[in-house]
This record gives sequence, C-alpha cells and structure tokens, in this order.
Amino acid sequence: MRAVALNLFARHGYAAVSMRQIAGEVGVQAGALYNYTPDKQSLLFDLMKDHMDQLLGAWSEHPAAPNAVAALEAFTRFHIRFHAARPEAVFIAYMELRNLSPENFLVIEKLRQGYEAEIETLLRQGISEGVFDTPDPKIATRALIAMLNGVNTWFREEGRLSLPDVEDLYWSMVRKSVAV
Amino acid sequence: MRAVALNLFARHGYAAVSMRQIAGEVGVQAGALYNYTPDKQSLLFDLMKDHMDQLLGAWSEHPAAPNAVAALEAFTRFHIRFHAARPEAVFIAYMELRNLSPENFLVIEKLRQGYEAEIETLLRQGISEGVFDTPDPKIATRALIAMLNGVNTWFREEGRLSLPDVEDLYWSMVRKSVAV
DNA sequence: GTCTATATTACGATAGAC
DNA sequence: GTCTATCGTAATATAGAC
Repeated sequence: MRAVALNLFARHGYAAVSMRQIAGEVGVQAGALYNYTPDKQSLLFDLMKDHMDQLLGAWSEHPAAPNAVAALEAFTRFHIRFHAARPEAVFIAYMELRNLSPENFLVIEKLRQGYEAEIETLLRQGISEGVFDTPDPKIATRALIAMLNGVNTWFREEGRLSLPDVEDLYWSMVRKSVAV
Repeated sequence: MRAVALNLFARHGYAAVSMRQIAGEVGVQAGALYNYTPDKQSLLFDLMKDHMDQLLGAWSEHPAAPNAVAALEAFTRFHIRFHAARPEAVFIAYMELRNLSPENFLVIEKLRQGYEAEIETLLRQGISEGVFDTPDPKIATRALIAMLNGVNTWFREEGRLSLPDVEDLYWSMVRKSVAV
C-alpha cells in the first residue's frame, strides 16, 4: 500500500489521489486500507517522515572527510545519488509539504532544517580553513541544495548522462561557487 | 476571480481548492464563476500561460549587455527580482504542471524550454568569449535556474536580507560557478 | 483481514428565474 | 450577470457480515 501510495502521490499529487485509486492498484477494496493506516493524512506523513529519516540516517553514516573540500564533494555526490535513487519520495517531500497537517508539517520541517544545518556547518568549516569564501553560509547552503535538488527534475537513468557524469558536472559548479 | 484563484492555488494546491472556495473569497456564488471561465482547468492554464508570457516578455525587453559576463549578471538579477515579485504565480508554475491537461502541459512546457534556451545561449556566448568554463551548458543552465528558483522558498520582504543583498549573494555564486 | 454496503459530505458544472 | 437549486458523481471513512 505504501509503495502504491508513494507512486500515485508523486504522479498526481496527494489531493488528487483517492483512497479508492490506491486500493485499486493494490488490488483490494478501499475499506481494507484502513487496516493499515488510520487515515489518508497519516499515510502521507509516514511516507515523508520515513524519507527524511532515511536521508538523515544515510548522511550521518557517511565517513568523515579529511578536510572541508573533501567533505563538500562527498556531500554533493551523496545528495545527488541519494535523491536520484528515490525520485518519487523526493518529489513528495518537496511538493506535499502544504498538504501536511500543521503538527505534521512541523515535524518534517524540523528534520529538513537539521539536514540544512549539517551542510551549513560544513561550509563554515571551509571558511575557517580558508578554502571557502562565501559571505552568507546559510544562504549559500540553501542555494547549493536547491541547485542539487534540480537534478531530479530532468535526470533519467536512460538519458545522455550517467550518474557519475552528473556528479562531476555539479561538483565542478558547487566547488567553484564557494571557492575563494 | 483570477487573483483569488492564484492565491488559493498557491496556498493549497489546484486539486485541493474548490470552485466554491474561490467563489466564497470573491464574494459570489459558485455558479457565477462560470461567466468568466469555461471550467476549472482553463482557469489554471490561463494563470500559468499569463505568467510564462510575462516572464518571456519581460526578459525579451531587457536591454542587451555588452558581454557575456554582464549578460549573465543581468539575467541573475532579473530572474531573482521577477520571481520574488510574484511568488504565487511562480509557485503555481512549478508545482501545478502535473495538473494541466496534456495539451495544456505541452504549451507551458514549450514556453519554459524557450526561457531555458535563452540562458543556455548566453552561457555558450561566454564560453566562446573565453570568460566561462562549463563543460555542459545545458545542464549548467538548469543548475543555475534551479539555484535561483530556490530563492522563492525562503525569501521574505521583511526578512534579514534585502532583495539587492540577495541578488549580490547569488550573483557571486553564479559568477564563480561558471568561471574559468 | 477483506468484503459489501452505506453514511455523510463535497465536488464540478448546469438550468432557469430574476 | 448573479442568484438558487440541483444533477450526477465521487470523496473519506465506518459498520457489520463472513
């Protein structure tokens, strides 16, 4: 059910997908879904929460880098790979925030801010090492994440560029954009 | 009606907003709206089409720059200012693409590609002038636009940074990211 | 645990009076 | 040009049989 919901929410949007549609693709009647989720809102929240937990978990398990440049490169490649591997979850995580209840939104938003804070710390380390030059690390972090998130709007497995190609192209731009 | 629809679609999403809601905020009954639009889909399409026409029109009226660096700076500042001035239309233009009918989607997508093509041309000019170094201008264009679009996710008029501040920060990153 | 059936509410769109 | 009223449909969620 969750896999089906993820796919349908990503393709048509949370509000445009009915419990009947999800049930139809799962192969059961709509009523049966309520054995697995108390309501449609919880289904959306669980999908987004899981995604953010996996993102933060995967990044926290990443090996430490010897210096800020290496750390930023590791982040760039990690972020691209992680997001390219789960385009549907990413799409939902950024597009369906406004369909979360206020309480649920706060939970997800806090997780997102946590991720952002890690990258900001990384930029600040590079500044103190003297290898990065960016006057506002908070804004620079958001700019970089937005740039990297953009990959998912066009990247296709079967396209002209391989994922390592994409990583190289973006790392080149990321590196230069905050360079001294 | 269109102003109200723009606001409600941006806040709650096209699928989650009813004609009754729009009518309520306009101050009429739902039936009266159909004197101004044949249906809800046309209402969405017209909002998005107008936005794209205004974007392309405003950029085409922009004075020519003496060289590629000046042109890229002009684009960066134009894009940020234009988008910051109409956050609701921008939000809809990027979030409601999947709620367009297939024919309507093609129209909007073609306009979007036209905008992208102009920026790509600009990057290619800088490469031939020897002032830009980016191995894949198409991807670099998308990366830059994604980065600049990100401004709208956090910028607030009353915030810590003024719009000229934001322009300066982003222009610094854009410039360096494609520099030789 | 899934089914059928249904309660309740809301949707987009239209008809016809004024 | 807006209103009230309504058609036909579909939504979320629940109840109770099996």
